[in-house]
Amino acid sequence: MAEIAAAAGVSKATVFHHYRSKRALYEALVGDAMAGFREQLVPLLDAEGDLQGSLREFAAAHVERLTRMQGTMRLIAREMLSGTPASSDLLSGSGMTQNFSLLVDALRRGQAQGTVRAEVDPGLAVFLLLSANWFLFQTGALTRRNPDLAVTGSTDTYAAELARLLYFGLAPPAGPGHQESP
Amino acid sequence: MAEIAAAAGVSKATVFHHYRSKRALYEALVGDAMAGFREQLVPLLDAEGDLQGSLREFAAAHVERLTRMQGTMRLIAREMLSGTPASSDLLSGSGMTQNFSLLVDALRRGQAQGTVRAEVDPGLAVFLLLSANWFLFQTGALTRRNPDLAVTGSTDTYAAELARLLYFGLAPPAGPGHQESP
DNA sequence: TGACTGACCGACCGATCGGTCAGTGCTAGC
DNA sequence: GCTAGCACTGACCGATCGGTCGGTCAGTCA
Repeated sequence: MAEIAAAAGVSKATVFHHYRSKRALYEALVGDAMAGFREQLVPLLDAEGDLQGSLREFAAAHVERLTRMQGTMRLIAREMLSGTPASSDLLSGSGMTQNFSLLVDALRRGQAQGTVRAEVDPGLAVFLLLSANWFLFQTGALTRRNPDLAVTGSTDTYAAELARLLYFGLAPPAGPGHQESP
Repeated sequence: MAEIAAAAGVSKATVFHHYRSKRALYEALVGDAMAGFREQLVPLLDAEGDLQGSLREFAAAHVERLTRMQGTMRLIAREMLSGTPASSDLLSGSGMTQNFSLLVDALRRGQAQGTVRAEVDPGLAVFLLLSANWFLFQTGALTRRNPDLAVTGSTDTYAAELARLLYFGLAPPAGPGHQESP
């Protein structure tokens, strides 16, 4: 709190004058972050047709945002880790669930249009996409050192490769068990 | 430290007698956890042929482990979030990178055998798999409330659906843009 | 028996940190 | 010009916590 006050150019007591407690300041911050994310999200959901491209664009934008808002994102991560009911309430009440639903709905529309395989669980797919970006953000210091993860070196190549992987999956073109010599 | 000492049935001073500092105790814990994970990992990597099944089994085992070792995993998560060079050194030096490589190698063998699509970046695929499980562990309190994520309700259905999604991807069978009426 | 070791302990310390409080100065409205 | 209200402040508080210190005690070995 002392650091925050200093950064804001006021005294610590003033911060407590405007925010009842550290927690209250914190909650305001998380709420703002979620709202900001939603604003950035909406224009990305209109894309028609090219699912792989949309995935790539979303991943790139998401990772960029996570990186830019490192500090806030760290706070949110800590909150998720705490595991207390209060933290669950804060996060789901702050609009996180709502943002999640926007993405799920977009995938469902894709399924209706035939651009997404019908058997896919849209919730799980969104979950998977978000988890990759979040994990990248959290392990950035490790992935950057790992030669097996050179693909995460640039946000753009990461986003492109991730989109490709999510889109096509791991299965070989002719189905499992099919051997072929190149 | 006081709590740990109490749980161990000794005084706090005794804990400091055995471990130079809180950090030292902490590092010992992380090292043990990584070694334990490796032990659990090895037998899962021998699977031949059925990639989707292997993915499912690994996901189930991993999530189960994360859940069982919640406390330690939370510590590791906090460490990743700290972002200091010391924490990167600790984590990569503790065998995390090594465990990661074991998985990547298994996927590479799959590619050599033709059970994994050749164009896939094996590092990224492993990264994606791990990230989903980790994210599930971290957001468990949120996912359990979300009707869009009912699939995460049981570890087994989660593992099965995740494996299916990773294996087949999001693309509709006949390729993008293909419309069909059911 | 006596020197030595290592596990163990209670009491204490210094620093940090969230939060409080009595008071100060500025400004809007009467 | 007076005052109510507001942003703001420095000084302070109580609790927590990592870590230290002087010392006890049981076992071991020469």
